[in-house]
Amino acid sequence: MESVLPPSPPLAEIDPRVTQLVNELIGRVADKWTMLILEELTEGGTMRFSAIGRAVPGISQKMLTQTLRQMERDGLLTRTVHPVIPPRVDYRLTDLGLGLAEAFCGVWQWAETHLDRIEASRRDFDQRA
Amino acid sequence: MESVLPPSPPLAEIDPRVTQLVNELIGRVADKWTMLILEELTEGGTMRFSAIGRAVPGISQKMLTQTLRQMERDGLLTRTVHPVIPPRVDYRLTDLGLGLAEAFCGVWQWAETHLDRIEASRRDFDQRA
DNA sequence: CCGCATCCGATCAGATACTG
DNA sequence: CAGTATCTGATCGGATGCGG
Repeated sequence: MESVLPPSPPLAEIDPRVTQLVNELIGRVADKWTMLILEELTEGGTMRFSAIGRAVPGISQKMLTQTLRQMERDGLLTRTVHPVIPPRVDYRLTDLGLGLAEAFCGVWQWAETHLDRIEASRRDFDQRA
Repeated sequence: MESVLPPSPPLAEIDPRVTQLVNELIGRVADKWTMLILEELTEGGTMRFSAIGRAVPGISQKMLTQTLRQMERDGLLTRTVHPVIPPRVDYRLTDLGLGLAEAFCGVWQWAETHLDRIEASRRDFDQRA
């Protein structure tokens, strides 16, 4: 199997700096919290800060804020502050964010599908060791 | 757009522990080095330890060993030790590993495609701040 | 050649306390 | 409600040195 990865010019011809950037990008975008938030917002449409916090299992307020900021910075979502008291801030995925969610769909399904097999493999490995 | 993510039962019905596991799995599998190694082995077929090290830009020997071990533990690749002197160890993706690479293909392409847009978004954001 | 063990600085992430 | 600021333990990751 050859061209499973990208349109795939031979690897040697890919500019290492692009690889670097793509990789860094994926590294952050594939981040634990980013993925969960992405998932919630895909389902939920527009959501408030606290709603996302409640929807994402064990996230701390700090990580929620931080991750949302990064996603906003990357253009994955919009942040709308309503000047009311008490404050209300809405988050909503952009087209870019929705596209990313879609791209991740394959990985998510893969993980879900092969989870058992992987856990089995781990038990096996740990036993032999 | 509703069911971009999985076969998608309403989120409330997903077992949180499965979410947890899938997430953890993705977190590690989407790891910087794991992805690069996955890519190299997809292209290269069977490769020696040192060959992978050379192919992956800035990886340290420690991280290479560590990442390869984790991938082996997860059943993503096989590790074959040839009892010769000097030692020779071959690594090769399993079907599981190849499947993962394929699943990541979409994300990779997405990242490559939208890299410019994201960088622009970041410059924008940083300027306003 | 392949890999393990150790040390150490850097970064991450939770808990807590405080503000408009 | 939606943050910011600070402290602290945990983890990551590179560098170095040694061993089969």
